[in-house]
Amino acid sequence: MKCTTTLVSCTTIKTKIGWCAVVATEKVALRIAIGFPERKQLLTQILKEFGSAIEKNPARMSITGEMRHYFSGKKVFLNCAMDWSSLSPFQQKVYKAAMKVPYGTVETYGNLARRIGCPKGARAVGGALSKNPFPLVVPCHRIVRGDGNLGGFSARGGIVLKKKLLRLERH
DNA sequence: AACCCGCCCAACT
DNA sequence: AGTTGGGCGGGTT
Repeated sequence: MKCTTTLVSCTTIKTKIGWCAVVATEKVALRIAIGFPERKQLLTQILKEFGSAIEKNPARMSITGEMRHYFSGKKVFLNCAMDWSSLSPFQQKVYKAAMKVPYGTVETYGNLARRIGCPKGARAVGGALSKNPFPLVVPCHRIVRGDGNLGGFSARGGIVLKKKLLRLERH
């Protein structure tokens, strides 16, 4: 999405799994980043993706508050308005299906592929999830391998973070 | 038209 | 238990 004139803000929060950020316009989230050990690294990453379009003053979306609740162990359904305009149709299908996986449960790549009418697309599902710009809201950490292993996780904390999130939800 | 993958399954050591 | 090899679909260059 090209939004040269749109005001883009960035809110950062410190959580038990590291620094997180919500990048958003006034109404719509553009990107969520999670699991950075240092705030500086997080900001560097955001700057790399969005350049100087970022407004310093955070105009926080309600999702940041909901994320705090989530990390405090509350069973919350994280959702917010997101800009999906630059995502492929396949990615959108995968993310929509992933959002139906309830808190505290897991689903396999293969089953998710089947649910979107693409029975042999498990691998493609993994590829789509690896590019998930909205971790937590699109709960890609709840999608695991068919053989019982966790599979991968491309957000900052990698597989360790995936495990932490699932453990948090299991309590 | 190649490659790369957060996969899967069966068939082995 | 781990390791292979073929097949798979979407995305990127």
